[in-house]
Amino acid sequence: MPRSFLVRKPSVPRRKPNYSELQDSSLEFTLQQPYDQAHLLAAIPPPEVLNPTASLPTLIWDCLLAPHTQPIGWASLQPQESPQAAELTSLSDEDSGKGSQPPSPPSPAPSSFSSTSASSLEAEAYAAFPGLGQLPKQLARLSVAKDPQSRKAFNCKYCNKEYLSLGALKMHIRSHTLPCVCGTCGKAFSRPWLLQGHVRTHTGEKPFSCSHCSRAFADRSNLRAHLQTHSDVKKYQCPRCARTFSRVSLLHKHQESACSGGPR
DNA sequence: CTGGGGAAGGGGCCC
DNA sequence: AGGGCCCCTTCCCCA
Repeated sequence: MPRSFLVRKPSVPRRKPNYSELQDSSLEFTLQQPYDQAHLLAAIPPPEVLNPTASLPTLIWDCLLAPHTQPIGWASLQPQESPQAAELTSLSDEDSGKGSQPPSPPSPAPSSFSSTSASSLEAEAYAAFPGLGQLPKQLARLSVAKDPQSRKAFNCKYCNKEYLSLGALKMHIRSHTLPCVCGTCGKAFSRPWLLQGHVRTHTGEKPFSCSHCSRAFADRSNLRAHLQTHSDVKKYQCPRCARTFSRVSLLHKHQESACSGGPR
């Protein structure tokens, strides 16, 4: 089992704790270490995502390629801005930095949530992003969340992270308890589908096929990354030298080690 | 140094 | 409420 994800370089700050260690240890680790700012900055969606004419670092073709175009990251706009809300729900740096949400609109939009009525919010949202499909539900969540009195914080007993819903907390706790164990190698996972994906590494099953070539993948996200290799347009651009890359991780690597600022 | 594949983690949404 | 799935993201290795 040579995969490197089990043996990480000690010099690289770990983004996530080793939960399997955690399970039988005295829980000394903390999740409060500051999030890698370089990554955070690179991950922050620029206003240009909403304005394709501007630039850098920009998702050049999100709008062209993503058939599943999602609405803006409303979840990320939840009431962290309200002082009371911050007290109740402030998440760790890790959480605020690694969301898988699509780019959230640039500030100052978020700052208006604590003082804006849900109805005007909705009007603004529809005006800014016509065609958004899931707004009603999201706004319902916002309107509930914007009232600090109506919210409770659910804390993880293992790491003290706070969640707005019991369901979210339960989901998180699974990452500590790792209830899904691989019958082949004994590796444990937080969710059944993670285990399912892992089992494919044993069986060799690759249900996700590339429509452009003969390659197949065990993981849909990996197929998605692969599909970018068939495109002429590279998605991520370095703000300093304007080079483009197919993956954000390549851009990060480039920025951290190679980019001298000049065009290449 | 870059490009790409493999594996895994987490939050959110839908049913 | 819980399971399943989706999507995004990260990390590591190798060519």
